[in-house]
Amino acid sequence: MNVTAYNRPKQPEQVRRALLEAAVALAEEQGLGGITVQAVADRAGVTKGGLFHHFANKQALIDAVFDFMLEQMDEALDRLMADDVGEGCFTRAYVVSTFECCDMALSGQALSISMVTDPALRRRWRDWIDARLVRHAETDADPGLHVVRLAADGYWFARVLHDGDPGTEAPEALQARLIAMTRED
Amino acid sequence: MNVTAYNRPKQPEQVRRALLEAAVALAEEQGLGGITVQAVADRAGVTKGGLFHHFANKQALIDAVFDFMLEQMDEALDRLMADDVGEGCFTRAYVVSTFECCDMALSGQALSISMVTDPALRRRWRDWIDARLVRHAETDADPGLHVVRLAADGYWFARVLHDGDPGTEAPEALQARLIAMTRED
DNA sequence: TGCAAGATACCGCGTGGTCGGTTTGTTTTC
DNA sequence: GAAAACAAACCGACCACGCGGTATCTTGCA
Repeated sequence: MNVTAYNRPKQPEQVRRALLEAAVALAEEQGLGGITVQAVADRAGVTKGGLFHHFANKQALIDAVFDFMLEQMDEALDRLMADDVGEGCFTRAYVVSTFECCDMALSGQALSISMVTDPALRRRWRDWIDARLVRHAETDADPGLHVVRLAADGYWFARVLHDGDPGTEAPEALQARLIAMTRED
Repeated sequence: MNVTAYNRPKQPEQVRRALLEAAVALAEEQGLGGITVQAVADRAGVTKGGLFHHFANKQALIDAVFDFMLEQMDEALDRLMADDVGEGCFTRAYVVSTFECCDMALSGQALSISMVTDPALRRRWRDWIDARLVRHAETDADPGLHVVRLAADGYWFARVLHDGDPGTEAPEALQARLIAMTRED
């Protein structure tokens, strides 16, 4: 007989995690629209019924995925700021993590872009980024730094548009330029 | 008897236009996912059958909307470049038109962002912007100008995220700063 | 009179979601 | 310390609905 999640030792944590990762993978491949309840369940090796046991509805699933992402971002930023202090340290971490996120086809990306479709997710993202900004107000409030962060966003956006193809210009040079702008006030 | 589009003077051009504008409006309010054939038809005061008479299928509708948008952008850019020449003129026009587009809740916006979901649209946008860039290669190839354009993109993106709310910082100051960066190489 | 514009009715399908049943774990009871 | 009782995990079949799309008919216009 087939061993399914039905008659297998119950592992709610793992299944829940599998569902989240399946959703992220699908979002990367096909955008937010690719997240269909059936597809997520299939990919996680669970049935729809099983999925709805863990998440009340589809929106709850997406919210959870979003939380998952924000946590990862927080971790990345904190890690990068560990060995950097003083004026502009957050902006530098922001730039580096943005470029990193582009180079390796890391999580989120297609997801965090399609989120703009959903006003609720848009609001949550806004709150998150605003919170981080006030947290580093003392070191990163300078308008010049603001421009640098905006440029990083723009670069990330361009990369998403170009399906990850860096195009003619070298990313390293641009990144170095932005980092340099961080130190000259 | 009720006057419907059934027994009303035929005005194919106007109806077609109404359908396009309805699609744009829906996209702004609910994202690309909000563009459903039924909703667009309803909003334009036409039935689904009428819509499908003008556009072979939904994709054709969306493509037409996209064309509509690109035309408007081209017009805006050319208009702004009419009284500006020399190094960085295109970048300045780009910055100004980006900020304009944010202030008035002009067309596109939510649409042009949700387009990232669709690989085909993404490709078309990429081709359009690349074409404009090579066209102004002589005046706007400088890496510093590239950073400025990226920052403009980032600002536009931030505004979309914040639902048009400019937040704490003054847009005018930022715009002036970016324009200034255009002239100091 | 013929053709374009538009209406009306309908179809197949995929979707999110529900529901009752089955299996596995854990706790209570004697 | 087993067995009974309960709760949690999960399945699988099903439903209602909205979607994109088609086919056919009616009306206005040249």
